[in-house]
Amino acid sequence: MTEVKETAAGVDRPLTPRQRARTQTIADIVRLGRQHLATHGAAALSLRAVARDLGVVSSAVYRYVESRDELLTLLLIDAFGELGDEVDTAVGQAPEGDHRARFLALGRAVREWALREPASYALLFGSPVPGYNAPAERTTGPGTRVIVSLVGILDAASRAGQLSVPADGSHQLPPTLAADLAAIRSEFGLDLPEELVARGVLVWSSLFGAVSFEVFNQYGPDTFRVPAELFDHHLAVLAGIAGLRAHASR
Amino acid sequence: MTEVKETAAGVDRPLTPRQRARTQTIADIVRLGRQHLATHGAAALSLRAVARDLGVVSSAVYRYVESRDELLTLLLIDAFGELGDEVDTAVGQAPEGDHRARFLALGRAVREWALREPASYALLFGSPVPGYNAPAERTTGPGTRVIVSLVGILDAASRAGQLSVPADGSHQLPPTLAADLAAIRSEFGLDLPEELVARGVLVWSSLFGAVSFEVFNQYGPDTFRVPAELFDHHLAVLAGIAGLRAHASR
DNA sequence: GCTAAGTCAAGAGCAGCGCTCTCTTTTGTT
DNA sequence: AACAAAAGAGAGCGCTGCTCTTGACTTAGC
Repeated sequence: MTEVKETAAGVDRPLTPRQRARTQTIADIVRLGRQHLATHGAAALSLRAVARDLGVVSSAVYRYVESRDELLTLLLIDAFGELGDEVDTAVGQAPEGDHRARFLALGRAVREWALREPASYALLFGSPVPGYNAPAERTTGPGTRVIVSLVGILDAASRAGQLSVPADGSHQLPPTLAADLAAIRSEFGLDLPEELVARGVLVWSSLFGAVSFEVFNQYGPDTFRVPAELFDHHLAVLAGIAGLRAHASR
Repeated sequence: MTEVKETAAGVDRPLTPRQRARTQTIADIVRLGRQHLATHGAAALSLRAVARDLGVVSSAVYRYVESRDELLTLLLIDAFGELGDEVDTAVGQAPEGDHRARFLALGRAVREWALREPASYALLFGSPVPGYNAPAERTTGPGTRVIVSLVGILDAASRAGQLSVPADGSHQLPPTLAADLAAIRSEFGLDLPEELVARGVLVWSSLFGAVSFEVFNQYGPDTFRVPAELFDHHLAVLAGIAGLRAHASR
């Protein structure tokens, strides 16, 4: 392995020890950053504190991380990735044909991750950190995994003929909105009718609304003794909104 | 009016000039705080900056406001009050018997206020400010006005016999949740059946989920060209969820 | 009218922050 | 062994929230 560096101008020589050490240090910084995020919140995230925990003087971390904002970006990507992984795993464990179960698994996975990592959740879905603008080219990819997964579930259900546009629901779509929804349909090659794409977006935002209320403590402290029950009820109703009927024949 | 101070040991002598000046200064501090909140965000709210704008040395503001957290509390109460007022006004302008219109007015009022005052909205419904705990005894009152208004609308509709529990929706409620919902029913003397109280809570959190997604820019920048259309569509679906049928005879 | 109590602004100071610059040490490579 | 690149150390700038002391001023009671 050591000799391979002879591939002189080769495209991918396998990392010098320096590069290895550097990568490891950055990973340590992100790990410590996550700890601080969890214990003190995003606004209190301090490069100096991370440096202390790293056993290094404050200015040294600037060799690895350009700025506090850069660290926030790394944490953002890290968190999006973790959420996406957990959602994918949960959805993958549900039976392939049971689209309603897959939707419920997605929702529960989001909630459980959010409750386990409230600081990371707040970073992703709470108030934007003032003065910080996430670089879209690095964050939109990881940031869209949940909605892509959700739309994928609905589309699969639609193709399987198991999605019914609710009876009450044939609201007339205004033209601009219809065009925007049509653009989404074609961009993702969806089978879903536009009305159900719109409902998918509603379900998406409602899901995160419910999670946010719970994570951010908008319900009183003692109003709901078993919040998971309330959340499951919400999920069941939302599944209906999206057109996923309660355990159909299959 | 000026002589009235003669009511010596009376319960409410009409404010000494000192008290008047003090009240005015506190109001000024809140006003400047709101400006800073709007321009720089909650985390960057700085008493020193407020002091500068007030034309006073930094330590002087501590005579009026106990701490930065105290100022946050004042801003919180101020914002809750403003949101509550706007919602009440909007709901009040809709025809008394048209419960669906009242609901739509409530939702639009929330959205419009949130888009107009994104920083205040973030303070109320975004990530909790780390290290800050809102004093419940001062904030729960103003903080519950929207949900109280929403539940009031649904209850009025229910009493008028215009609320129908949706056909698809008779989900069995687990016992603890049912008990919690029953407690809410009796606390507010509601006519609403428990299933519809639960749906009211869902609609509540969904409403704020939709507003948060828009205010916090979770949709891409160009996904929906007329967000109001999407929001109105969401509101229409949510009205259905809550049991408010589309413009029934009334 | 004068004195005592209460009120308030100012300034210095502490510890923490992000970030930059310069200088020294370490480390991998030749 | 010699050298250049990388990394750490330290000082320093301007900012933050907050505390404490000092001095000026306003109000209230005798």
